Amino acid sequence: MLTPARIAALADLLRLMGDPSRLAIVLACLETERAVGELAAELGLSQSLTSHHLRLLREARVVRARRDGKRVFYTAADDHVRTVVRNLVDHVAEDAPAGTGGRNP
Amino acid sequence: MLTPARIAALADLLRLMGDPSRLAIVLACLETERAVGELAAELGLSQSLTSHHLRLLREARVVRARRDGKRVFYTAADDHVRTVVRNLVDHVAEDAPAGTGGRNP
DNA sequence: CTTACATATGAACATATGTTCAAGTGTATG
DNA sequence: CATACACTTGAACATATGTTCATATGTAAG
Repeated sequence: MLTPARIAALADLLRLMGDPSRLAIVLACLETERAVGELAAELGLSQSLTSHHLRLLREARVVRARRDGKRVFYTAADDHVRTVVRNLVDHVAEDAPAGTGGRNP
Repeated sequence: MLTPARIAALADLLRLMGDPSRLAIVLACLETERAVGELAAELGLSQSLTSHHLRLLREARVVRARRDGKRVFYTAADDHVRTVVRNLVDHVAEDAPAGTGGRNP
């Protein structure tokens, strides 16, 4: 079994990635390093918003920052994060959307 | 790559499990069937709240309901859900909490 | 030192979300 | 039929969360 604290921690992580913009950011940073402006442009988000999201992801150690000149590059924090996210994507991209909708008798 | 719709769907799922109460419910229903009252008692939630959460989980097809007499039993909807959640738990329960806290230079 | 670029930060705001309370539906049993 | 039990549902509310706008910080170049 999982201690309540662990459950809370896991929930925090899931909620963090439970935002479309943030999840898109994480996915974009999974394999390659990405500059903030690059991310913003590619995902159609304001630079400010992108930075805000990156801060949250950084604080949760989902993502890691590296400065090069004026720009700051972000990537998945470690292989652990990469593995978890890949697993998630693989398994959920397979079948039914499992998103919202559908009701049981 | 992942289409924006897929990303949104995955985000929905993650946000859904990003609540401690809800995540606890899912975990409790992973292996065994659980009645609503049982869940509420075990997790220290009101029956109403438990039911509300179960409705959301049910609508997202994370969980499946079966009625037996007065009681209604819930379980993980399918092996797919079970696999994803187990993977999640295994990988995140391992090392650092990765929850909230920590700041980068 | 000033200008320009890249990112970060804070306040403000609208909306979404979790929770509770009260009342409704369904089911067995006297 | 009435009572009790198990669960569901809807309204109401407080709080959290995503987003924007304006402003600050850091960095390179003229």
